[in-house]
Amino acid sequence: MPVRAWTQTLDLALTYGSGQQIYAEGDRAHSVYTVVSGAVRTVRHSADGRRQIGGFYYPGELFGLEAEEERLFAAEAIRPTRIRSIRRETATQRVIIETALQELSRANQHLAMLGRRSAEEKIASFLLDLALAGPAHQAALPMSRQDMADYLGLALETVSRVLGRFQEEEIVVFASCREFSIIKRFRLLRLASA
Amino acid sequence: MPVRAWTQTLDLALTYGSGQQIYAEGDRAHSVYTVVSGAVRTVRHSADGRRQIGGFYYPGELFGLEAEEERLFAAEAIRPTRIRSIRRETATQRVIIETALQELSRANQHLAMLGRRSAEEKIASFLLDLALAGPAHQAALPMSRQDMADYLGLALETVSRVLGRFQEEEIVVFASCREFSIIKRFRLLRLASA
DNA sequence: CGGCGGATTGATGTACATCAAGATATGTGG
DNA sequence: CCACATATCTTGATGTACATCAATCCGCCG
Repeated sequence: MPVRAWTQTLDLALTYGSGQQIYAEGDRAHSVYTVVSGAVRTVRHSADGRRQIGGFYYPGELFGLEAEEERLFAAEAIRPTRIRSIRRETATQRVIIETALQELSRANQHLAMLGRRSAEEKIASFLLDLALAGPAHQAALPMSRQDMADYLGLALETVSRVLGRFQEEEIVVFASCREFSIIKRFRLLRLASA
Repeated sequence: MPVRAWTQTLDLALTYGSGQQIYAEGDRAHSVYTVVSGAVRTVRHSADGRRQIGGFYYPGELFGLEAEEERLFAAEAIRPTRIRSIRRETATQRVIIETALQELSRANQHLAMLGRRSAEEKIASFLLDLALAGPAHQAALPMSRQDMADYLGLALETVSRVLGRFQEEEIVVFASCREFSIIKRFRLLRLASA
């Protein structure tokens, strides 16, 4: 990613603790950010307190580009996290385009995930996505069950139950509740794309 | 929209009939398009035949920008439609950025619509969005109930029933089944953002 | 006028939410 | 390092919003 070269030289590194807010809904969107270490979620709250998660971001990824002047989503560190900021004026058009297209792709993936799919399908795809990022058949799950639920449009109990079922059938194994490996990848693939 | 100037001078106008495909899933994404007249939907099919609609596009809007080389969504005319194409090489960075940010915003709106909201909330927001585009309190509904359903992640019967209920309560009135006006805007707003 | 795709309406089933306890993990101060 | 406190996760019982299945109705075009 050629973006790296810029982020190294520009602006400052910042550190956030677990759950700490990086920016809020309604803030002016003057910067974009790269995750150096840790993990970030973008979040939006509706009037009655329901939460929608826009996406999760891992080291090397850019987040915080929004179309509007005012942010629709807030960003929060999921765990201790270091990021670097790039003011929008200093960002090249190239960086903006790349980020925008990347975000677009991400949003479309997410859309496909939410529309008219069963809890099992959603969770299966989610696990496969996570596993892609990490090394072969072994992945970390940095976010809470609640985060997963809010990302997938489910109740957290449903997430827990489906994960339970997947374990029963030995499709995946959880070392801890935040770390898993996929045993029957083909079954998971079939569940995901049903 | 400064984009107009370009689209006037470049490339050719094309005409499509109702339901006709403009491009298919998997096609190379070498162009973006502007709607001249009519209306367009972007569509994606899952293995088992379920359909997800990515968005609807009306005159003056740009569609067809995708992050990947191969298109994830197909595009179809909803009714007789004229469009103009712009090859990606000829498009300015400015056009690309504008489109990308616009699409991003659209996708995020759509995401907010799909996550953990009731049928009533979804349909209320949808109607309000449509009404925004048109003149005061009177709007056309160019797409079928099935299209609405696939956009909102609902069954078409549910869409029909909720629209029925809205009419009973005189929140909206349908002149024909493709044209409506909003009577009790404030109630609709409350339903939408509950 | 007759036929056909789209829309409405009704009866029934089910996947998932919600409510409610417990069990496990995580962290803090003694 | 342990004991307590608090957050997170799991598991169970019950309710409900929406899907599904199945007619019937309506508007549109030949």
